Formats: sequence, structure tokens, C-alpha cells
Amino acid sequence: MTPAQLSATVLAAVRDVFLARGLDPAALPATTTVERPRNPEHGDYASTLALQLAKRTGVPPRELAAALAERLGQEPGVKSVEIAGPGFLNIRLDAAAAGELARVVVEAGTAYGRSDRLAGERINLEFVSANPTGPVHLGHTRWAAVGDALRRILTAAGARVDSEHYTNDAGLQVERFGESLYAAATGAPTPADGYGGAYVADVAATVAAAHPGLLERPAAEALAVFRDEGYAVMLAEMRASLERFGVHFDVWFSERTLHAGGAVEQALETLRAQGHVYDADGAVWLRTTDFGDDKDRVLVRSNGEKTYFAADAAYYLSKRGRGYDRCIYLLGADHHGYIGRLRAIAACAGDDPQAHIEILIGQLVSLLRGGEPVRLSKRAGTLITLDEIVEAVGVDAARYSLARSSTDSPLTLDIEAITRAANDNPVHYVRYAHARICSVLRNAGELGLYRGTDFRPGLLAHERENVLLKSIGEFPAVVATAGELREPHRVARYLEELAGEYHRFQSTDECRILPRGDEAPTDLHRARLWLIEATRTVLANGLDLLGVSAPERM
RNA sequence: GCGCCCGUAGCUCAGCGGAUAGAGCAGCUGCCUUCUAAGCAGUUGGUCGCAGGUUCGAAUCCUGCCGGGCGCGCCA
Repeated sequence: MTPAQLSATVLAAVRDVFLARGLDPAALPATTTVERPRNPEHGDYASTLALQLAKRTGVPPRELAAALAERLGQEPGVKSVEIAGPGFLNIRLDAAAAGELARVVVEAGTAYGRSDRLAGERINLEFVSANPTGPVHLGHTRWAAVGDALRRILTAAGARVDSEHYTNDAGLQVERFGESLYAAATGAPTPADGYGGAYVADVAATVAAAHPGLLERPAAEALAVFRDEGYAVMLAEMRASLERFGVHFDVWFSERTLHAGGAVEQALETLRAQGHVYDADGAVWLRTTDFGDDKDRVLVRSNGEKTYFAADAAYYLSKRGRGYDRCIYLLGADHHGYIGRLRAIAACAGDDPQAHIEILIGQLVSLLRGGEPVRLSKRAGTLITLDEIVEAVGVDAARYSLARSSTDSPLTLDIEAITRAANDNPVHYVRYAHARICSVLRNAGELGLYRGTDFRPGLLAHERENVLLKSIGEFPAVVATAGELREPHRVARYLEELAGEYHRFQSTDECRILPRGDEAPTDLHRARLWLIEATRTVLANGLDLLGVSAPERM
């Protein structure tokens, strides 16, 4: 029995109790969940429904719990129901009912964990959105890992998701980048406000090599080539780095195309038609304060130039126009000032910000080197690139360690620790569990032992097996919750628990999976093969949601 | 000054109102003559920043304070 099935059973039971006692079923919640108590003495699952309903019905919780226990105890598969404390219901399942879960998981395979919780949602998920003036670096990497995991999780929860990278290629920064490249190619000093990292010289050399005689051409002409070609080179590098990191964007969106295609103009008209645009001091403003922003924002400067904010508005309208009903922005904490104005854009366009726009703010990654904070700067060239991180620890470890903590908490990474601690990364613990299972399955194959079709779930009666089954059963709810809350780290934390349950199971002498020596294989061995295949399935599915590989050998 | 986030074990961090607050790492003690020791078992370690409040119940929700990070342009 899955937790979802048990929850439905509990809800049906409480409905029966309500009807029998003449209580109003309208007081019942639409859904309920069962918890996994920390303390094993509190049963396999616990329901707090009696506690929650006591106030609404006026029936003392323990009394309600007693009636519910009586009724639930008759359900097939339920071994016992006890009332505890103020009105907890502690439920135990028959081993056979609990063990059936392994069959469910094995038969679902890669589909186990998916749900339709977010079915019908068409989501645009934007993250990284780095300026094309330097390599993807550590500051972006957290969002790359988290954003891509979120894309996978939302998809698993039933949503239709496109991931999108917005490239700020229209403004002054690209201009400065071009100037810096030209300077580097001619041996001139880096201009003020230019880019001085070592990669600048590399990109400049690449561009120069592709255009013989470029430096002999007039400065304005050469500059334009360095700017445009350099930008293209940089963008291609960013893409390649992210792809190597396992992060694929469905859409690479260029800010330039908004300006060139007239989308910005059109956005201004749309907003004006909605009545939130006004002119003052020679500039054109959007009255974002109508919708909670702390000040109005300029769309067109008094010199006639459209602001970055105007492009933001056009960009949002572009997303909506492309059919996304929910636009999710994953931004670093240094951009949290954007929340108000972005939401105001949606509102000014006549949308309901609550429904259509969602801004997730993640805290920044800070860096220590030798215990001292390191200031990262693209301009100064003191940055740690995604490529360097991948080279140091590999894609799996890097992705995992960035995705396993809540983006609400700032992450502190020690540069030495990243490389040195490649071994004490929890990712190994999880992947190792998967590799161990594969190893046992290989050994079973050599013995000619397979799980077969005659599965006897009731044989999985050992406490370690029971606990493992319960962990496996949690997976779909974990994925659904991670999707709803936009919190991929929940999947990682869950996998660490599951891996722990597996390691403990396999270390238990009474839980031999394969026959020893000349022992004859039994139904119990075969039942355990079902159990470990179910465990392997969940580990593999879960790691995949994080973009981390599940190796068959380590 | 205003706004957002954070404060939980020595360190890095989990814990969407539930029962005795957890994990990894670090430390200490054991366990490889059969399924991978990247593992397991045990042990040390906590005023959940502080003070109030809400309720059957608060690390979790509310208020105030303290400490830290980040942000508050006709910049991009």
C-alpha cells in the first residue's frame, strides 16, 4: 500500500465516522496525508486528522480518534491502529501490504515519482541569464544546478516547462566588452570600466585569428568586429560550458531581438493602452507604484533611449505571448530589488501577478580561500569559472552540492575544500548505494537468480525492510512537494535518507539478499531482489531529477 | 533610513504547526574468511540568536530587539 492509498483510506474512514455520528462532512478537508513518525514506536504511519478536526466538530480529539481507529482497523492491509498522545493515530501495515509497494515501483520504473500535481501548467523557467561578456562562473553555477533540477522536477510533477536563458546583449556592457577585446588585441591597457580577465585576451586572439588583417582596418570597423564576433564567441562558450554541465536551455533569448523586432515599442503601447504610462521630466514612466513597487520606473529616458526596464517589460510580454501562463524567474539576491518592478510589469499589463509571474530569489554563493573571503569580479578577472569547478570535482559532485541546500540560505564554499573534499561529498553516499545495488544484481545474475514474477511481498517482514519500503514510498510526495515549493534540495535530502536506509539494510546480516555459499535460493531472496530493484529505481530517478548520474560501478 | 533573506552540534547544512530537534564532515571506540569499508555499529557534541505573543502543541506562525548577507539610479 502506498502512502497516497493509505491517506485516501483514512479520509474515507473519517467520512464514514462523520456520517455514522451525524457530523457535517463539509467540515472534512479535501485531502489528507499520513506522516512518517520519527519514532518507530509510533507506527508505520501517523494521522493527525483527529487533532485537526476536533475543534471544527467539537468532538474531543481522542474520542474522534477512537472511532476512526475502530473503523480503520477493519481495512485490509492495516495491521493495527493505536491512539496516542492528544489524539494521534498510529497505523501499522501488514508486511504483505507494505511490500506491495516494491511491485508498484518496479513496474512503474522510470515513471515512479512522476505525478500530475502540476498538470496543465505551462511554465517558462528563466535562470542564469548571464551577460555575454565573460565565462559562466561560480555565481551563475548555483542557478544553473538549481534551475535545471527545478526544470526536471516541475516536469516530473506534470507541468510543461521550457527553460530559458535571457542574454543581455543590447546594452553598454557588450560595447565595453568589445572595447576591451580590441584593447587586448592591440596591446593597449584595459579601458576604464572594461573587462580585464585573462579570458579577454583569449577571446580577442580567437577573433583576430578568424579575421586576418583585422587590426590594420580602421578602429571603428575593427571595434565592431571585435564586439560582434567576441560576443558570439563568448556566447558559444557559455553554451558549451552549460551543456557540459548537463544544463540545456530550450530557449536562448536575445535582448537585441526585442529592440530590433519592435517588441519594446509594442510593449510601451500595450502598457500605455492599459493606462499606466505617463510622461514627466522629458521621460516616459510606468506607474509601477500602482502595484506595490516603491517608485515609478522610467521606460524611455529623456534622451530617447529605452531603458533596460523597458526591455524587461517587453520580455515579459513576449513570454506571455508565447503561451506561458506562468513565468518563473530565478534570480540572485543581488537582484531582489527587481521583485516589485517585475510584478508591477505584469500588473500594469493587465495580468494577475499572483498567477502569471513568480520570482524566486536565491542567496548568493560566497567563497573562501585559505579561510579568507574572496571577492569575485568579472571585470577584475578574479573569478572561478564553471569549467574550473567541473574540472576540479566533476559535474556530478558540483551539481549535487549546489542543489542540496535551500536557496534561501547563503552558501559558503571553501575553494580548498571543494577540491579536497571531493570525497566527503554526500553525492558519493547516494551514488554508491546505487552502485552497490547494481553490483548485487550482477552477482545475482551470475548465480542465475532473478526476481521472477512470483513476488511474495509478505516475506519482507524485517524491520530494515519495512523502513526501506517506507522510504521508497515517500518519493512521489517528495517530488511533488519539491515542485510545488520550487525546492529541489528536498529531493537531494530525501535521497540521502533513502541511501542511508539502503546501506543499513545491506549491512544487516539477517537481510542477506543473495544465498550464501551452497544455500538454495528461496522466495525470500527473490522478494529482496524486488526490494532492491525498487530502491535502485528510486535512487536512479531521484538522481536524474538533479541531473546527477547513477553509476552501475564505482 | 527602508526592503528582502539568513541566524539550529566545532564546520557545512536539513527540518512547508506535531510526539524525545537530525544528517554529513570533523573527534573518539569497534567491524572487511563470502552481496563494493565511497559502508555499518556505537560514542562525544544543542539556552534552535534574544524577548514576548498566538494554541491542545512553536525551531517552524506573529511582533520587537541583536547579529550577518544583499538591495534600494532617467546604470546595465
